[in-house]
This record gives sequence, structure tokens and C-alpha cells, in this order.
Amino acid sequence: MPKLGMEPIRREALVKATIAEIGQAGSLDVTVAQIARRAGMSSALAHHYFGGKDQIFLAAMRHTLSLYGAEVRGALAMAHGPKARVEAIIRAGFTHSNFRREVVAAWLNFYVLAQSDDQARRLLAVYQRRLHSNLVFNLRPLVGVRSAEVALRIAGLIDGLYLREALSKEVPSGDEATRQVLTALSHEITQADREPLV
Amino acid sequence: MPKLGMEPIRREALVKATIAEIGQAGSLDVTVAQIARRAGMSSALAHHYFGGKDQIFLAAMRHTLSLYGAEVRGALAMAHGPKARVEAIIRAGFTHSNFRREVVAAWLNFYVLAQSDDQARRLLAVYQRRLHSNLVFNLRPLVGVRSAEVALRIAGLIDGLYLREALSKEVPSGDEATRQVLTALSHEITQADREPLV
DNA sequence: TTTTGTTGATTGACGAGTCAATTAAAAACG
DNA sequence: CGTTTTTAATTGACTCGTCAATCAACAAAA
Repeated sequence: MPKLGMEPIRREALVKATIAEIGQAGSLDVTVAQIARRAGMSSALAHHYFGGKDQIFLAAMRHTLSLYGAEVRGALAMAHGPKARVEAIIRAGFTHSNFRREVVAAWLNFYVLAQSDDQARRLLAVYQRRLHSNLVFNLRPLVGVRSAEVALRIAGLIDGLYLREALSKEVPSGDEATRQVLTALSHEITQADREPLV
Repeated sequence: MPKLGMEPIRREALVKATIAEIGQAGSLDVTVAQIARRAGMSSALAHHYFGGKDQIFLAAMRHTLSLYGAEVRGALAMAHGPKARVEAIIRAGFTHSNFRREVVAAWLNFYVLAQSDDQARRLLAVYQRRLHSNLVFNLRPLVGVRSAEVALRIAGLIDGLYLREALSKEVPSGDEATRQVLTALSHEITQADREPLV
């Protein structure tokens, strides 16, 4: 059986299975055996490749975050002008691939994990900072010095809508959430229009 | 030792200890023994009064939620006029007693629990609906028919800022968060001013 | 003597992590 | 080109620890 070069394949399968399992359970109370079974291998093999449960979770987290990061970068590359760029950032968060139930559940649980696990916390912090500075930078031409503050509110609203999605039983509607954030954004811009320099 | 009427005292101690323990651990991975020790009794007694771990968590949840509910009602009673009432609702969420690290951590974990536990989900849903309809009702005179939508954004922003607080290592600043939400609120109102009927 | 409070000890289940053993591909060798 | 050796892949069985839940027993108030 031993075909060479299985490692990357197994790792990927495990990462995917982890997300799926977390999504189904709705929590991190998921056994290595469950994950391994879903990925079509023994739990011993999962340990062999990842070393431990923590590592598996971390890998799944990195995967989710890097997927999100790629989506943001891709959208930014297409967009011209600050407003389009901000919109691109907002839209990326609610893309179909980022806004599926399982992925949202994974995010929520990563937040929880980040409260006790330092590596998880750092990982999340990196992505949060990246999102924030992306927003601040591109908001500057639109809302001036209020840019930092506006970025906080926009990012906060995005997080909040994510959270609500995690709870609702319906199929996630990224479009609706996007619309809400874009509306908030337009309010912020209008406001800047009224009081150009505060 | 057996003094009569210990039950309510023990229950309360356990509920408080549960919140504290969840806050410290940052997760629901907390043993009954830990909770009981913090509350100054044996784990057997905790089981005796609550029946099981789930019940203890649920009780802690109800406590947190009812505390929050009381705060909202109290603030609403004081406030006159729609704008003051909306502000009161917003402020209540970031009160010192509701915005301590442990309480925020508890909320976050309750969200997670609600994904898998139906009782928890229902409990949270009740409070979310209550908050929502409170907002909608009082926003009506301020923003007209957009009231439902605005309530969604305000509530979302509140949740989002909560979430961020759970992660940040600093001491929670309720004032700052309140300011952000109030600013968003004022944008919404201004907007309504411009386009009275959409 | 009944009721309420209380606990130490125990049970039973579950799950993370380890290990020795097995398979088969690949590489080294003559 | 056969043969031997190494190496990656893979797992079943096992260990060890933890923890929820139970129970029998004791203490003291009513």
C-alpha cells in the first residue's frame, strides 16, 4: 500500500475533515478518531503526521485563515480606487467559501481557542491587524482622519454579523450581510462629506 | 454542619464559580470539580444540587442573561424619549458588570454552546429577540421604516465589539465601545434625516 | 427518627498519545 | 537483472490519565 508522497495528501484531508467535524459538532469537542475516520485513516496516522490534537487544530486554523487572506488579496488586486477596494475587502468576508456554516463555526471556535492558546491568539491577531490596516489605508481617502475609527466599526460589524450567522439556523446569506456592511460604510462616507475635517 | 436552607446559597455560589472558572479558562473545558472547589464544596454536592454539568452551565447562562436583562430594563425605565431609550439599551451592554473579561468570555462560550445545545440556543434566541424588538421599537421614531434594518446593524456592531473584547488582552473599556456604537447610531439618524422616507 | 446537607471513595467510559509490527515501494548492491 | 536493505506508510492494540456521575455513609438540625 505505501505509496510515496502521501504526507501532503493526508495532511490536507485531515485539515478538511477537521473543519467539517468542527462545523458539524459546533464545538472543538471533537476526537482525533472522528477526524481521522472522516479523513479515511486511523487515528494513529493522524498523530503520526501532526503530532497531536493541538497541531491539527492549528493547521486547520491556518488553512481557514490563509484561504480568507487569499480571497482578500485576490479581490483587492481586481479593485481600483479606494471605495472599490474597501468594498472588495468587505465582500471577501462573505464570499460563499468563507461564509458556509462549517467555516463560520470554525471561526467562532477559533476565537474561543484563542482565549487559551497563545499560538492561536497570535495567528488570529495577525489576520485581524492585516484586515484593520487594509481598511484604514483604503478608508483614508474616503473619510480622512476618522479612518481608524471607521475601520474599527466596519470590522466590528463584520465580526458581529459573522457571530449572528453562526447562531441562526438558516442557510447563510452572504449577500444580505454584505449589503448591511456596505450600507454602514456609505453612512460613514456621507458623514465625512458633511464634516470634512474633525 | 447542616444548616437548613443551604440550597439557594450553594446554587448561587456554584453559578458564580462557573462564570469565574469559564472566564479564567477561556473555554467550557472546565471540570465540575474545579467549579465546586472554587465554590467551596465537593463535586458530589454540585451534582446533588444541579443534577449534571449541563444544568450547571445552563444555570450560569440564565444568570448572566437575566443580569443583562435587568440592566437593560433598569436603564430603560430611566430614559425618556426614543433616542435616550436606544442609548440606554446600548449603554447597558457595556456596563461594568456586563463587560468584565470573565463575563465576556462566558458570553462567547455560550454562543458556542448554543450551536450544539438546543436549550442554550433557545435561551440565547429569547434574549436576542428581546434586544432586537426593543431596538426596533425605539428606533422607529428616529429612522422610520428602516428601523428593523438599523436595529440589525446596531445589534451586530454590539456583538462584534463584544467579540473583539474577548480577544484583546487589555482591560475592557466599555466607554470606548459605547462611543463607537453611539457614533454609528448618530450616523443612522443623520441618514434618516436626509432621506426621510425610503 | 426523619429530613437536609455533605463528602470520600469508587465506577465506568472515553479519549489522547504510544508502540511494535506489517506492508510495499524504492534504493543500493553485486 | 535479481536480491537485499532501507525507508515511508499504516494500523490494531495498549497504556495512562481524566472526569462525570453514583453511592454509601455520616453529621446535625428539626
